[in-house]
Amino acid sequence: MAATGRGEKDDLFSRVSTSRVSQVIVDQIKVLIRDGSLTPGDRLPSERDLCQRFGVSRVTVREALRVLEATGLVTIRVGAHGGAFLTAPSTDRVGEGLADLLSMSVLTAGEVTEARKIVEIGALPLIVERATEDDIDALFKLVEEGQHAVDEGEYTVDISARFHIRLAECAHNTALTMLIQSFHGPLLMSLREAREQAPIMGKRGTGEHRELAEAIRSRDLAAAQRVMSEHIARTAQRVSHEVE
Amino acid sequence: MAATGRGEKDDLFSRVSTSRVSQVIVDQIKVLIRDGSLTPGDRLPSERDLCQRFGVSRVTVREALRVLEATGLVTIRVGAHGGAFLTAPSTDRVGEGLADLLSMSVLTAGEVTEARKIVEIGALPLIVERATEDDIDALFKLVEEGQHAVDEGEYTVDISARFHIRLAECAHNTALTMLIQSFHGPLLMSLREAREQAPIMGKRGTGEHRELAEAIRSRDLAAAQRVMSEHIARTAQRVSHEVE
DNA sequence: AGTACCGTAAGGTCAGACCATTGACTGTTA
DNA sequence: TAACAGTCAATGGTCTGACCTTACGGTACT
Repeated sequence: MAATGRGEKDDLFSRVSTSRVSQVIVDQIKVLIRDGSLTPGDRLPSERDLCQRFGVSRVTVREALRVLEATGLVTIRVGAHGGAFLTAPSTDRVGEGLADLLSMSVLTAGEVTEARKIVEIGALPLIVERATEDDIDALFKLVEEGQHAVDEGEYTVDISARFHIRLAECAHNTALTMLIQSFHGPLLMSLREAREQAPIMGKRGTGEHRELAEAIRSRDLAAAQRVMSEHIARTAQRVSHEVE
Repeated sequence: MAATGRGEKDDLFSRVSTSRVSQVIVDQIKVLIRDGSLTPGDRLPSERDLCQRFGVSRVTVREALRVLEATGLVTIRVGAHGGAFLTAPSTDRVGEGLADLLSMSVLTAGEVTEARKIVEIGALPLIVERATEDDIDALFKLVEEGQHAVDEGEYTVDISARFHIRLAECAHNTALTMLIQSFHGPLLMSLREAREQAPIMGKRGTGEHRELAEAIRSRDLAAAQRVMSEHIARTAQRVSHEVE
C-alpha cells in the first residue's frame, strides 16, 4: 500500500489514511496483486459487489477502479461478463506515463536519449553473451524488413523501434526489455522529433542496424558498442536540434 | 454533449473512442498541458465549474480528475481554495507506476538487480564527470548517517536507497534519476528480500558507499565502477539466495 | 494583539435511478 | 437439425441532488 514508502514511525495518533476511501481500496487491491492473491487475467468482483464488500458506495468503488486502470493494473470491459480484469504486464502504460512527464518538460528529450544510451549500451554485453541463433535470425529479419522499407521509401520510426526492442530481448532479461521498450514506445512517438524521419535517416540507421546484428553474430562486443554508441549519438544530435 | 472534443472525422462507421466521457476530458486536459496552456502550479477550475464547462455530471469530472491524479499530472487539495493543481516536478508517480508493473510481472529479483547493475554502473561516467561539490557533500553526509545507523544497529534498506538515489541525482539527468529511483522505491521493499537486512550487510554496504563517494570526489571512474560492481553483485547474490 | 468562532468554498461520499453494451439463452424458421 | 433472430440479464457508464468533511479567512470577542 501507499504506506510502504512512508518510512516514519508515526503510528500512534496515526494521521495518515484519513480521507480518500477510494485510495484505501486501491491500496488493498494492490496488496492482493502484490502478494499473488490476484494474478493477471483474474477478474475482480463487479462494482456493485465490491460496494457491499467494502461497505461503500458505487462512486467510491468506481474511482478506485479508475485509478487502478490509469495505473495500468486492470482493464475494464463493459457488457455481460465484463468487469475489471487484472492486466498482464504491459509496459505501454509506463511509456505513456513517461511521455506525460516529458510533455510537462520535466524531462528533456536529450535526457531521455542519454539514459537510453546508457541502458542500451549497457545491455550489449549481456546481449552478445546470451543471444541465441533464433535471436540473431530475428534481428537480421528485421534488418531486411527495414532495408525493404527504405527501398520503398516507407521507413518509419516504428521499424527502428522494433529492432531495438527485439535487440533488447536478446539479453533475456525481462526488466531490461521493459525499460528499453518504454523508451521506444509512445515516448518517441509523442515527441515531435522523427515525425517522418527522412529516408536518409532510415538508410543510415538500417545500415547501422545491420552492423549491430553482425557484431552480435560474431560476438564482437567492442564493435557492437561502437556502432550502438554512434547510432544513438546521432539520434541525440537530431533530438537536440528539433527540440527548441 | 460528449461529442464536443471528438476531433476525428469518425462519421462513417466510426469505431473508436465511443464510451468513457471522462477519458475525453482527461485527454482534453492533457492537451492543454502539452501545449502549455496549463503550466505546473496552475489550478484547474473547481469540479462544479468543470461540470458546467464540459456539460457533464460531477461524477464524470471527478473520475477524470482521479485519472489525472493517478497519472501524476495533478494533485488535489481539499478545503476552501483547494482544487486540482498542476503538479510540478514529480517523478515519483511514474516511478511508482513502474514499480507496480514490475512487482506484478514475471520479473524475478535477479533480473531487476541485473538491470539495476547496468543502469547504475552506466550512470557512473556521467556522475564522475558532473558531480558538484554540493553533490559530493550530500553523499558523504548520507554515508555518515548510514554509519551512525549501523552503530546504533538501526540500519535499514531505506538508508541505502537514499544513498543510491542521491548518487543518481549527481548525474544531473532526470530520466536516469527516475529510473534508479524506481529501482529503489517500493519495488525492493515489496520484494521480500532485504526485509531487515542484517547489520553486517549494513556495515559492509556503508563502507562501500563511502568508497564510492570517495571515488566520485577524486573523479576516479575506474574505482567507482569497481566498487559499484561489487556492491551490486553482492546484492545479486543475496537476492538469488532469498528468492527461491 | 491575540484568540476563538463561524461562514463559505471546495473536495469526498452517498443513494438511487436510468442508459448502453454485450454475451447467453431461447424460440422460431428454413 | 442448423441457423438465425429476439429477448433477457449482468455489468459498466452516467446523471441527479443531497449531505458531510476539510480548511482558509474573516469577524467578533477577550
